[in-house]
Amino acid sequence: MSVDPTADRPVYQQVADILRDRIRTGELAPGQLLPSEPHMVDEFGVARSTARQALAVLRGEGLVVTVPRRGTVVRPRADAEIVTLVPGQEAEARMPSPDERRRLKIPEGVPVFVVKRPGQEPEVYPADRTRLRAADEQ
Amino acid sequence: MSVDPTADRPVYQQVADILRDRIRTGELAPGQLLPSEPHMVDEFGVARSTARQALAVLRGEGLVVTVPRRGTVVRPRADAEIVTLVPGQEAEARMPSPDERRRLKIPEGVPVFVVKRPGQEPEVYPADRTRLRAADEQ
DNA sequence: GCCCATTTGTCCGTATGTATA
DNA sequence: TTATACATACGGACAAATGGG
Repeated sequence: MSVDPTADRPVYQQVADILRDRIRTGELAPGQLLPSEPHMVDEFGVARSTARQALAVLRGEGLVVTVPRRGTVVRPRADAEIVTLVPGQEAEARMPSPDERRRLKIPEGVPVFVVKRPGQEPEVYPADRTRLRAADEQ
Repeated sequence: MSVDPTADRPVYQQVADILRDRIRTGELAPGQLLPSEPHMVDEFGVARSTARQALAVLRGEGLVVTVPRRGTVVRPRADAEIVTLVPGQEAEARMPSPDERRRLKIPEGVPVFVVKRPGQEPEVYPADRTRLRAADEQ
């Protein structure tokens, strides 16, 4: 459960692995605060920059959200609204632009759906609050 | 076209903005190498760690891919295979786990589609090579 | 095959700013 | 006011692998 600086795997990845595992097992539940950066410095014996690097990995995976001066919490699951895809319509997924992230309040590590409807502007939906569903047959 | 350390916007974001713009305008085309980190140190007058932070932003957006000892290139667009969603089926999008990234060779900043088919394991598709399409009516 | 310059990866330390409790 | 915690930015150092000559 600790970190080995001589191991092949980078230390920041080892730290990320440990935290990811605590999330996966539920030891760290959604909404719960992860250890603070200074605490991780003590607990794992790494530099603060290394601890931050580990958190950046988890943010990129969409597992956690960091709030300045508060801490880093396990990302809570939002209720997903269902967007219906009518026959023939297509959707893609990608990371949002900085502008989209601001407008739609999308945290790091959360993609968007882009739904293309003929003759209209594509519609963008945050994937943490949206599921796609193909329309039922009549 | 340059960086202002006294501005409100963080320097690494300013650098990311400049590079993002060069990509958007086509000045940096898909497949093309971005300036190396040491080059950015010279060009923008920032520390290497700051240049790296800017590149990390762009990787997180899925705009660029960094290859160790090669450099960072504008992510080339892959041909997208179409996955059909039959009526009633649902799909979500999220960032891949480290394991999925290895298995499916997914670069940073690229999400996956997860298609839920009743009575089967969910199927995972890299979103840079996949589009979803609702099945046509008969 | 060998050397060397280039380039990214990792890890550390320090410092300052700023908002919160 | 003080302590806490994250954000930003700088700097240095070494490792490792690639590619050119």
